[in-house]
Amino acid sequence: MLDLAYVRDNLAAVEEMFRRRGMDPAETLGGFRAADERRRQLITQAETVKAQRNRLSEEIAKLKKTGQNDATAAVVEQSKSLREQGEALEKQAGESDQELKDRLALIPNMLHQSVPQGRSSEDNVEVRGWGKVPEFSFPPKPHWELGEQLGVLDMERAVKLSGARFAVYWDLGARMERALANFMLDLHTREHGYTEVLPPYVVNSDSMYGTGQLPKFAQDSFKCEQHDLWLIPTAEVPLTNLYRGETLEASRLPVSVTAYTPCFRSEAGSYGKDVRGIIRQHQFQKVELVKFTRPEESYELHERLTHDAEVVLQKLGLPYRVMLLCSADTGPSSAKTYDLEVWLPGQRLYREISSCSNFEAFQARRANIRWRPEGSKKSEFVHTLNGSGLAIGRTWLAILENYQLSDGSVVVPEVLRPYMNAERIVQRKF
RNA sequence: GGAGAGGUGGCCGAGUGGCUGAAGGCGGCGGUUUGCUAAACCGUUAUAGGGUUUAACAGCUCUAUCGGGGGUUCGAAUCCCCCCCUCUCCGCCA
Repeated sequence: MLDLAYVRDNLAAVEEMFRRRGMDPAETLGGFRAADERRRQLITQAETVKAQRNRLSEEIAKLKKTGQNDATAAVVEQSKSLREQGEALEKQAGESDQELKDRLALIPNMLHQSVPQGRSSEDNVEVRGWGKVPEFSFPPKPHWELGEQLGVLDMERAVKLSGARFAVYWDLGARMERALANFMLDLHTREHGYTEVLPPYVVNSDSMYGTGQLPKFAQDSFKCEQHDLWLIPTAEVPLTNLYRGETLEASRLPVSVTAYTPCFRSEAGSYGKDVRGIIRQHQFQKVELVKFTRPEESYELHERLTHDAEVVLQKLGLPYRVMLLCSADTGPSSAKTYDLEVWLPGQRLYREISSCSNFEAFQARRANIRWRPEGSKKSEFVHTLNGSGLAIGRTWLAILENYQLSDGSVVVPEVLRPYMNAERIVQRKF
């Protein structure tokens, strides 16, 4: 959420941001100024009436003390009628305040100046690449063929258990998921300075609002029927909400946390996309990276967080490229986003495997996460950053496709061998 | 799930209908004293939103906030109802 006063004073810049994102500002911003005026007028009126009423109440107290009961009755009557007026005005003021807040919540984040102008993902800019796209002496297979043939990936039984878009991993397939999680967590905690956290996988609506999943994207998440609880769509939700409503000491910043969690996504509306394999699932596992920073260092730390995610791919020997998302492709909460895209030889394309964003104060304002600069009386909002480090399912399939041999077996990347106690994945029936 | 106790400012803790945004203490900040530190003493110390003012900060003023929501009342931290959370005991369970 943007600051109301900022939007009020920079309406032109906000409109320009809408256009840069390829969105029509009219619907959200139309009448913004008028609604803002109306809200403030109503608040002033309601508060004036309340102030009068408060004064009368004091008067009544004084009259009663001096025993002037006959005078009291008249004042009580006066105060009663003020009460009605005040309540009516307060209700109106509350409504217009809510209206303005609803509009404010729908305004996307301002874009960082370094975000390139664009109309779609076609216009994203490749910042750098790493690794050599491997050459195969045979036609490389996609992971769904490899996985099924090896017996490590079982889509059919997953349908029986849960339905479409779920997967069962067997044996070394399951063990490789676990190995990847341990490898990534060890790397980020030992070498990149993150603190490991194990959060709940189910959170309340306040948390979903805090990171912006609600109210707009409710249909993309799974909601528990009997409780005000949601399955987390990403660890970003519990991790960022750790400090909701808190003021952090300046000396503690930046705070860097990482967590391995399952992620649950309903993604209504994505049907027909990525139906093959395990690219898009209702449940997948992910190691998430989150940082809480001082505003002045958030962009520097955004670069570092992106690098932290890249190191995972480098150590695994998976070729990738770093894309700076253009204005139209940058998520509504984000001011700037890098996507890491891994090369998938079975499909001959690059696929997103991590998304690293700087939200500036957008989430912090909404979730009320503050810090107090040294020697300052006033607290300010922190900047929040997050990124996948990495999505485990997609890393898993990238390994299958990149490390496949002509006989359909898969070589285990060097760094995973201590975690897996295996060097090759060969065919087994289950 | 059942029974009981409780939730007040950064922290501890008083407050059962009116001058209580909230005593007192601790902590923090500023100052006086002082070889240094400590101690003592004095002062100060919530957040948000309106209005006013300013180049801006500040200031002044009003409103709201004592777990959350609703109600009673001229007036609620205080009385009533619902919900949430914490603690103790019982039940159940990994």
